[in-house]
Amino acid sequence: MSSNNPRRRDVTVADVAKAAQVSKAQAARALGNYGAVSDDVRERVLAAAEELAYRPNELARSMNTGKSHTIGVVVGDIENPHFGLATRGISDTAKKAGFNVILINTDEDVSAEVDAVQVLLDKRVDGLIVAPASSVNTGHLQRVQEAARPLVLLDRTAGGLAAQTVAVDMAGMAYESTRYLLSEGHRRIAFISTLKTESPFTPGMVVDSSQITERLDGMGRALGEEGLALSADLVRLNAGDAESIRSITRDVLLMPEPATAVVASDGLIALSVIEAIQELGLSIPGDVSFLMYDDFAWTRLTTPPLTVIAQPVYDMGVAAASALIRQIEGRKPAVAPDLVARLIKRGSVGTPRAVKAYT
Amino acid sequence: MSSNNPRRRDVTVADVAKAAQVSKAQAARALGNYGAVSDDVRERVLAAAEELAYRPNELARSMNTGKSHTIGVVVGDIENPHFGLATRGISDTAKKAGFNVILINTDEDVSAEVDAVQVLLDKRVDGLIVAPASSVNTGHLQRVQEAARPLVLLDRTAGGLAAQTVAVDMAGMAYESTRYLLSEGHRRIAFISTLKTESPFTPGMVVDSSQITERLDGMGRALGEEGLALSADLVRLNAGDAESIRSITRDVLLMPEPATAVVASDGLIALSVIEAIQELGLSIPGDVSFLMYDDFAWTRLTTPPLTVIAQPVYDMGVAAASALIRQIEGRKPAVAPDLVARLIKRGSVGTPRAVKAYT
DNA sequence: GCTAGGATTGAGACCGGACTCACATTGGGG
DNA sequence: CCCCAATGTGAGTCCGGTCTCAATCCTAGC
Repeated sequence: MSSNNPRRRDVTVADVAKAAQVSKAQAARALGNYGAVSDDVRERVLAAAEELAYRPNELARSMNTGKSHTIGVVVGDIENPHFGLATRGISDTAKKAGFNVILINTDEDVSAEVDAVQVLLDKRVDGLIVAPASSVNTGHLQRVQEAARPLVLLDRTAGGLAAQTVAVDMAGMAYESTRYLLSEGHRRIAFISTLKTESPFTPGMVVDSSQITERLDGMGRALGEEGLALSADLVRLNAGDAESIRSITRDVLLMPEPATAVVASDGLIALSVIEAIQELGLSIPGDVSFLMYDDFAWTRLTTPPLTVIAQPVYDMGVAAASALIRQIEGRKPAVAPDLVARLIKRGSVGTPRAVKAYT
Repeated sequence: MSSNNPRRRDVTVADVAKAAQVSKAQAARALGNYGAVSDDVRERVLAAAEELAYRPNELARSMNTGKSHTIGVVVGDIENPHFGLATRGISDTAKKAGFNVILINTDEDVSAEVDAVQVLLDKRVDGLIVAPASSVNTGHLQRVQEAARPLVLLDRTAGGLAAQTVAVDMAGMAYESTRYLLSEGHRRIAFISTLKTESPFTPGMVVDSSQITERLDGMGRALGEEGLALSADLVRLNAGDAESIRSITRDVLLMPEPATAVVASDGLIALSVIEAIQELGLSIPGDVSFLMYDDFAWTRLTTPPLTVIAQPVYDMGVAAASALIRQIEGRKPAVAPDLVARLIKRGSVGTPRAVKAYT
């Protein structure tokens, strides 16, 4: 029978050692399965541990091994299914390798990100996966590397940081998808993103996010081939809450020379854009074509189903976690798996009326 | 092996103390802002700390304060927006109160949950929020309470566990929504859930999840008032992957006396159910009515927009985290905020054809 | 029977902060 | 001018493990 003492302190190696009538060192060896321990001692110790329901204090263990078996993950918004899925990939992979995940949300706010990284560092996580809110403001990430902590970037690169980055080639994908829109006859293509910037978009401006930079680059290149260019009235950043997104959407669709196609930078924006389009009584793709980044299950259920740029988000999470864990364990970086985005043509992109009229 | 081991130890209080020419104790006091320290010493210590970029080791700190300022969150699936949002609520609240979140995914697997809880306990988290995969198998949760660790349950209750639980009254909501379906003339109402059970549903069986139990109770009560009852052919548990959900959907819609309304237990199931309905060439709500638990933004974008049972998921996360933190800080539990589910009637529920024929 | 050398074992030193305790210093009150 | 209380300060312990090191056992080999 077990002594049922409602004691407050947890059971420690010392307690187990006493119960097993051996020294703390021997108990620790038997428990930790290292060093030389006689069968007799091992048995007594394990029995005592079982009896007392001993559980090692991971904090103490971490403290002198220097390993916490924990990785920190810093993302902009777990509520966004994009990160939800990526987090799932990270978390599954981490668990398989015996690591835990501390998750911090930044709301895409750089100062929150700086705090998050600091907290994680203070907690001595073994490594970090960060989806940097800014590709410019990267001092805190630099510090991670100075502290010699493994770091992997997710989704976005960070300027001048020699950190491994897991992301798909967005410039190429943006180019390809823009060409597709052009080939359908679109000449006025709007791009709406929540990215916060100091001032409205102007051609050639440097933006804070590598993701958006790449997309704009790809888009610009494709446009250029047709003698067109990115313009301030169609590239709309700083889309904030749902209402502001709807208002921007109305804007680009009601201007004198309206957009005939709208590209939504992510799934969250897409929802509001589509609502706005429906509110205007416009039909997709009859009146306006629609394209969004990220592929979620629900995009197949709308009428029409949406044409999207699918990213292998889960796999990106897996890749980021594997890469980080390799770094932590001091193994050589593996060959990066091929992570490619795909353009999935469903029904939301069509030929604009103006062009149809000519044919 | 190469000598690539510069392993620079981090700066400790001792280092700061030396640099400031004071004792470790004094440095600790100045840094920790406790005890008595002369202005002169404080200044020197803080300057030295700044100079050396000293950062306290939270692990060490946790070790002898006994507080880790970390809470553990165990959910079935972060990929599911339901938990994504709840996690967001938890995480926002925790951050505000100075706590971090360690997140573990269980895939609704009880043994994974047992492991998760154990790991979190070993890591000495200050408290736990768990969405228990089973309301029956709760030994591991019992152990949390024995270890005197604060525990809050999310979404589901756990049998015979005196833990604070944050959930909405699902029985009432299920009753109300079923009455609504009945009032529209439905008599054959299917309910599809992924809940794993040993055997197919039979009336009166005890299921593992309090959520589902409540829903079935509420549904059963409403049906009973009309002289109807839950039946094995319409209550379908164990819906697994997308294909199995589609197959079950086809089943209930093609049986001799088919269901005229389908209720999906969550947003993930809903996607496959609707796909199956579309594949069968049936229209909503003309041929079959549809109702789902949880309200996501995309449910407004389908044609028709979906009628749903909305739960204040984010607020539930907030409530769970606040309750937990109150417990951790030893404060009295606050009055639980009113968390009620709402039936949002959009366009996916209508009168079945058979009934229409009579009118 | 005696000894070398591997197997065991216990004491105690860390890890990096928080905190106790005993020993200065000061300074205000009597 | 002395005494006591209120600071300041440093040495050292503790948290709960891991790990080093020297001492002790034990058994085979000669």
